[in-house]
Amino acid sequence: MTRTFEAQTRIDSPLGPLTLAATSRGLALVWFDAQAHRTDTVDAPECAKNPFLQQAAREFAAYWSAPRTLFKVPLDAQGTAFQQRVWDALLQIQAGALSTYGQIAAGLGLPNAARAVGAAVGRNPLGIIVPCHRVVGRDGSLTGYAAGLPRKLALLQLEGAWLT
Amino acid sequence: MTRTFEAQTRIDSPLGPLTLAATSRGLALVWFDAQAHRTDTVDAPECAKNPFLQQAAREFAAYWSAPRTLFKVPLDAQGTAFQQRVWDALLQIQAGALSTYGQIAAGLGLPNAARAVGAAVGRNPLGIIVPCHRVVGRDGSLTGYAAGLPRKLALLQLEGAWLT
DNA sequence: ATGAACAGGTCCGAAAACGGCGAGTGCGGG
DNA sequence: CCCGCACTCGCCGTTTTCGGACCTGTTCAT
Repeated sequence: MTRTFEAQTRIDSPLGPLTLAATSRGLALVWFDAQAHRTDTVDAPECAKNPFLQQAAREFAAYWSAPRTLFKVPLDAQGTAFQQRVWDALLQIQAGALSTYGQIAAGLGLPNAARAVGAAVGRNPLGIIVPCHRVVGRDGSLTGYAAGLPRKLALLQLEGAWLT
Repeated sequence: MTRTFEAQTRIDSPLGPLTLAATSRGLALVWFDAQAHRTDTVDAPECAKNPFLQQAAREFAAYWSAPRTLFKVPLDAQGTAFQQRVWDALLQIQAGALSTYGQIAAGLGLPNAARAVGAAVGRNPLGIIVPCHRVVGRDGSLTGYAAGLPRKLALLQLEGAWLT
């Protein structure tokens, strides 16, 4: 499924360069290079002046120095109804806190859908902002991360999450 | 349907012997032995001296060593109006290039007649010269060839067509 | 006239495969 | 006993694959 973006830009981060893209309604993509689950390329004009991209870049800069910073830029993630529900749930997890796939499934009223939640979490288009990195296995294992487990670990350490 | 030919001859080719036949107006038949869609035999005098047959033989010799060679011998293929249109379209496909049944149908203004095109292509009386072997399925599959798929493949390789 | 047969192509639904899971089981060490 | 580990199995939304239905224009045999 191809999607039309209005503008894109790239910013640096302590964990490597990020690609940001926006639609007319908000920030739609935050992606590390060579991240899984996305083979298609973003063909939108490079335009760092897009207001959503500017705001996102500002908030990212703040985040790296103070990870409790809340992102307020409007989001426009595209996905199935189920995925939207999962991503909404992710936004409820505060920095420094953790959740599990099963907990999120239970919160959606689908106690047995842990695995489906895992699939949806993995397709999150808004890395970091939608904090898919704060979801771990029931036993505390990191299990997986589209941009690589080392980045997941680094993000959690940065946020001061309690890890075994 | 029986048709009267003025002369016929047989020539050898890297892909097996060919039967050529001509009418008073031009080359009318180029046929591999045991080819589909033709059970009736050609009852015309063997006469290699017929000018159309001689020219055709000359041009075939050139073709096998340089497949980009264009055939210029006058053609006299007999068929329905629709078949004529299809065969004309085939003549537009250059050596080394490919087309699909659907593309040809669309070019005739009949986007849904791919199957009808297939039927017409299969009845092409002028093998190789009218390049029915350059037509493949939408997905690149060879689908069929009156003289056998191995010959179709061999012809395309000879012409350097891009194949999966 | 009528119908079947095609050297195709598209669409749609069913079925299977695939995960960033989690719970249960059986086993062999401490 | 009480772990930890390895393995199995059920779970569920998504994605992919596959097969059949149907459309199509023409020709050839009834």
